[in-house]
Amino acid sequence: MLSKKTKYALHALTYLGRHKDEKTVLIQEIAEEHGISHKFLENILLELKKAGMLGSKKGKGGGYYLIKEPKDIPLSRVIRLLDGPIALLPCVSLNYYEPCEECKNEAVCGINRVMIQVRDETLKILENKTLEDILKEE
Amino acid sequence: MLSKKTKYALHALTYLGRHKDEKTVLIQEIAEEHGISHKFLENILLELKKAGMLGSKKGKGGGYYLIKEPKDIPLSRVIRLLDGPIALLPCVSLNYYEPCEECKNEAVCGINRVMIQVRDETLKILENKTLEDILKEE
DNA sequence: CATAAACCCTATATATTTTATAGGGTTTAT
DNA sequence: ATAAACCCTATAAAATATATAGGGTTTATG
Repeated sequence: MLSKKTKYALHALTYLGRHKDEKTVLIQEIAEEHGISHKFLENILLELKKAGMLGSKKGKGGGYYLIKEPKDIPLSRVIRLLDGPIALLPCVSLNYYEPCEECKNEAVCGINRVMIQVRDETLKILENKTLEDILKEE
Repeated sequence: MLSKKTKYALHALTYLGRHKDEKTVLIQEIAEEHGISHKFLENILLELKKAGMLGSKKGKGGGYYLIKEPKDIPLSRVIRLLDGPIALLPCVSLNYYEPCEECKNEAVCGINRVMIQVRDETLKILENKTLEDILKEE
């Protein structure tokens, strides 16, 4: 399951997507809309900004805005950023690889092999679904 | 990512699959093979047994054994049993449904819609990969 | 140029979940 | 009778996720 961080990020991104015509949107506005703690959401928006998905404007009248087209923000990107690996095991993660402690020999591990297949097929799904798909469904 | 419980369960199941010709296999044997705590693994095997995937024989000379054909044990089953929902959000889970707290109206939520699609496609993968696939890759 | 609004940053506290341990109970081959 | 092995429940420890706190910096505006 996705963490609340990722869920909140998706809500924030879709909110910003719906308000693309406005120059900026306040953290507070998004937080109130979804009953999220202002400060918690702030941390999340900062991460999204550092990752290049959002822009922001400081000072009075400032706020956040989408810096990319919704079609260019795949779910895989958001999930990886806030939740970490999409793979089901560390030993098959492309972005967060680690060997599995209990595995004697990864080179001959059937679980490893199958999980690589699962990972590849899962990635196809999550790379193809984008923020635009969410907005279109509303 | 899968929990250690699920990982250990997969290791235990494949171990039992590889030793199908023997009548029973000891917990201790599987635990040592993968460096898993005996007692922790015991809890997992019990869950698998209650779920009808394993059989056991009590008393001296007893142990565990596979009660189903490896091809009839899909990954989805093992994951759901030990890790819970496969869906990315509670509001789209088939087996563990709960409404999302921060969602005002599920009926018009684009995130919900897209996550249903993701769930269905993910399920196709995990229902089709079975213990047999893991054993074949070894 | 003072001020208030708003983002920026880091550290810490709380809650929840996962992982592991403990200790005995029950069954059964020998 | 006995020892080996599964069965069951409760609790402890560790890790992670969630939330809070407190101040710093930037900037539109009057």
